[in-house]
Amino acid sequence: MMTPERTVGRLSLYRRLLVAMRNRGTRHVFSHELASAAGVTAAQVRRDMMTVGCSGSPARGYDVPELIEHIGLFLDADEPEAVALVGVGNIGRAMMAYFEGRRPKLKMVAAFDQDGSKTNRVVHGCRCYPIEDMASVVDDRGIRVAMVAVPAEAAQDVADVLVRAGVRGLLNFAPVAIRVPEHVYVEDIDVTTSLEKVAFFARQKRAHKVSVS
Amino acid sequence: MMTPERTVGRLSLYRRLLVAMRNRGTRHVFSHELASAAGVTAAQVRRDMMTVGCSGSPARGYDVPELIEHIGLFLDADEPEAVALVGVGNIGRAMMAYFEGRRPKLKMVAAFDQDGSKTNRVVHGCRCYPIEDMASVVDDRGIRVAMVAVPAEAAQDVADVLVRAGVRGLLNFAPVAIRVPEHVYVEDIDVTTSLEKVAFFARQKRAHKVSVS
DNA sequence: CTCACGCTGTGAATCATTTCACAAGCATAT
DNA sequence: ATATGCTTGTGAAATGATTCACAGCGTGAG
Repeated sequence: MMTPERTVGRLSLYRRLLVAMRNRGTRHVFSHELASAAGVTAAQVRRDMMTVGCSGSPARGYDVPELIEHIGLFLDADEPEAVALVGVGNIGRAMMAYFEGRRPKLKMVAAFDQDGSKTNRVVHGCRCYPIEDMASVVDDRGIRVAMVAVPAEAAQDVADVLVRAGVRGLLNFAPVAIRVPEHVYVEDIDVTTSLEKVAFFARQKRAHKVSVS
Repeated sequence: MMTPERTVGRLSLYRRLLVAMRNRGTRHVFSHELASAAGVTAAQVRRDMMTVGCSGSPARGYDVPELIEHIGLFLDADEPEAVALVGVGNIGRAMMAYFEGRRPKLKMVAAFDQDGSKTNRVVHGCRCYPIEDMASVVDDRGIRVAMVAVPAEAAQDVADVLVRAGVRGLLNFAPVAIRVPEHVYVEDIDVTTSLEKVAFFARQKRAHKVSVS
């Protein structure tokens, strides 16, 4: 029973929406309310709730704190997960700033860069090491998750070192496909592709609009 | 005949890989070579080539320059597309730096921010305006594509203004679902969700590994 | 107490996407 | 000139994800 990738993504979104609701004092939520907030269908929400194994009442819907708890049990590791960052360029620094104190279960504990002027400092609460230390630091600290924010040419080499040092999951910002062994998971964030998609469909929709009218 | 979202994303990736190949002097490419570079199957590549309507020879494979040309004809607008950026924070600035001179067909022409200290300057070749000018500048310049890199609370309001000003496609970095009219396309980049997915599957794979051995 | 309503949980159906599998084609070696 | 061993292009099958549709239930109204 392998959970679909899409489902995991939605659960992460649900959780953030639910936390926001709880902070506003909401105690219960119906599938169609959460669906509307997440931009999906009610049936989809109920299906997803099945996979985290938690149920609601026909009268009140789902209990918000309970849902948050169960999604956490499903998504999170028992211990906070240490995350490494490779590449302290524009995107790397933006990620450091973004994740600072945002998700306590995912802590950026080490950054690596080739450029000596960026290393041996602490940026956004995260120590920067020279790239040569990557394998040893990742190995020593038992880091399993890493973000790759280096130029395209360097991405494969960096990934190879990380995987050999024990990393099992990569978040890749480089605009290339990284080749990894079967037991490693890679998620790509490719902003060029994303922006080209947006531009393409923006045009399509316009065309479609015209053809309909 | 609506092109699937996934296909458009892959075409964008193929194009970059093909440009890199051409720069290395490669003239022809087989579907399995491109597939391997892109991390997909050969059949997938051939299917995708069908949608751009361009064919290869059984002996030589596909002609690289011709493929680049045809993908461009399919993906790109005739004129370079003007892109707006809303939110000149960490992520916004990283995007400005990233896109500077990268894709000539997608030009960031205007940025907007609430913070007066960031506006009325030119950063990475892109002029920053106060947020109040957003509607008029977007309307005047006929901007159809925008990137939203503001805090979650502000994202919906920003999107509403952009859509009213004529934007048809949004690239959303805020970790919320944005509600837009049917004729507007939204692509979300949610780094929190992506990182949580990576952490989740990194753990899964480990577990799976253990259960197999 | 009983009814009616609106919700949940879920098997089955639908819809979308990917992969299979193979006919047809072209260059090269014989 | 022909056989061989690759390839492409593409219907058909398989796989994967989403939505439908409805039985079952708990609550509040009468």
